[in-house]
Amino acid sequence: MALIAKDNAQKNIKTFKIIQSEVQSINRVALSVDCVIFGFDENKLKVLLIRSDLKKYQSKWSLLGDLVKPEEDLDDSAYRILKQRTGLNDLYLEQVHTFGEVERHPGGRVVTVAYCSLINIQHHRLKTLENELHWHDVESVSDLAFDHKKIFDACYLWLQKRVQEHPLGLSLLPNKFSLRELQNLYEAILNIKLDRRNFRKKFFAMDFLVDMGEDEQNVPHRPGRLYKFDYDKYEKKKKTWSGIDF
Amino acid sequence: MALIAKDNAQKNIKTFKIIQSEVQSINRVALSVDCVIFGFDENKLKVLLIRSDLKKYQSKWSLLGDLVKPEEDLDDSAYRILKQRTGLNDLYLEQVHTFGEVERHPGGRVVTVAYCSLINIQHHRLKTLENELHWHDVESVSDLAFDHKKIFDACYLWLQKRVQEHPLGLSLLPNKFSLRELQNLYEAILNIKLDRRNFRKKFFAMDFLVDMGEDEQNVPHRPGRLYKFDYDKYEKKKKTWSGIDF
DNA sequence: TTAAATTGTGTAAAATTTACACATTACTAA
DNA sequence: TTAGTAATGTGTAAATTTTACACAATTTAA
Repeated sequence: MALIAKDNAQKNIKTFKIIQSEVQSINRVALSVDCVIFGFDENKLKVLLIRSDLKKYQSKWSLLGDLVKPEEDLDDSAYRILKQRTGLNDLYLEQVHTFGEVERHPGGRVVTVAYCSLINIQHHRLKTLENELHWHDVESVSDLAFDHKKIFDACYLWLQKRVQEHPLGLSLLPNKFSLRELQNLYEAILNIKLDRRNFRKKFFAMDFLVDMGEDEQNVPHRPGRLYKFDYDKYEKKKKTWSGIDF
Repeated sequence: MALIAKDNAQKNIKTFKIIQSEVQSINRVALSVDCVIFGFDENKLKVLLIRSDLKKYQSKWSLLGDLVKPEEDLDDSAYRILKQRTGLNDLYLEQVHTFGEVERHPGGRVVTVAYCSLINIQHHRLKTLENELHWHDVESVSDLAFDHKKIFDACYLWLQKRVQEHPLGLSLLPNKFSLRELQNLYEAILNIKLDRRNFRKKFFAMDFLVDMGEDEQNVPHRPGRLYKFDYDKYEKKKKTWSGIDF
């Protein structure tokens, strides 16, 4: 695959195609998907981790990953793994980045594709053993197995950017939520304080919130109004939206 | 790798790790990189394509791709391929997305990682055969080999978004450029018309342009001032920049 | 019934974005 | 040499958006 003499057109062509024999064996690598699943609970942003059982990484936490099957679309893989781990299949799931350093996995060359998912913890009972699967505060995540800290960091940055471009942080909340809960979520994700009045103004202006006509229950103070997110309206507006201004 | 009985903890653990035997052979897939190289010339945004020589895709154009080597970091792969094709190694190169549909490549299962690069056509003589490698107007790109149109579309959208967040479109221009050239570039990338005065104002406010003290030459009208981009200043500002507001 | 906690609301000032016109410069052709 | 052509370079007023900020209303708990 060295650089070719210019006058040799035939040879040149060969370097630009992937021929079947090359795809066969020696050039293959293992491919995995790692899911970074964010949740929100107790006013904290959480991430779902599992305890690694590889000797080298004993007692470390890691992301939820698995190998992509040879006959399986990459996206399908991500949904399969998410479903296997959480039992859910109706979630927002998005590819973030692919990590392909040679030495990133001790079991051999494994290139991994990171996917992010947002779920609301309250509404989904995780169908796994509690001592193996655990929600961690994003603030206290450190020292994960493999290069999972790096992957997590990339996904967290992705999430922070994402919720500023699109109001999808909403999928982290229960179906009905108060504006306080929504603001808490944004403050937790972005790790900043926001002005309450301006935050409301901004969200109402977006016009994606539907007044449920109900108030919060069992709060030791004046209850807040409950809203839900209008996904249909959001999808429609998204189309007529070029993104950022210029 | 099927779903496991909940009460079998030992078995359960196995599904959460990637063990060495699994990495060995049957689970591997071929991995490639495809480079989407944008350039700017004659006031048009261009993309570098090569004529495919696979029978099935005869006479179609395709992106510059190659297989990732088993002992090669993914990013290194992208730079290697870019260098092989263009002779350049000092370029901005960024991973955009990974495409992993089972049937996307006729030679077998090949998952491909798309990388984008921006070069200025004037300054780099491509060291390849002219009839095989060609700059295409992005407007007229269609009917590429494999799923390359889909990959190209994703990269073009990525570029449009990218230049609105960071003024990196500049790397598509010669070292010295006039504001008119800069504006033409942005208009070509975003496919919109911009107000000249406001465009200037915006760019001068960013404070990344250095006045070269020279004017354009050989233009049939009043020559414009020439500027260069201050990469160092840009890098410094980038750090103290959270991105988009909230 | 009073205190504590939190919701809900509006406005004025500041900052940013937009729309827009004319004098200047250099080249070209008569 | 001069007039026409084609583009550069510049400022401001209006509109819009963002920011900062305070007080009355509602509910629970004591």
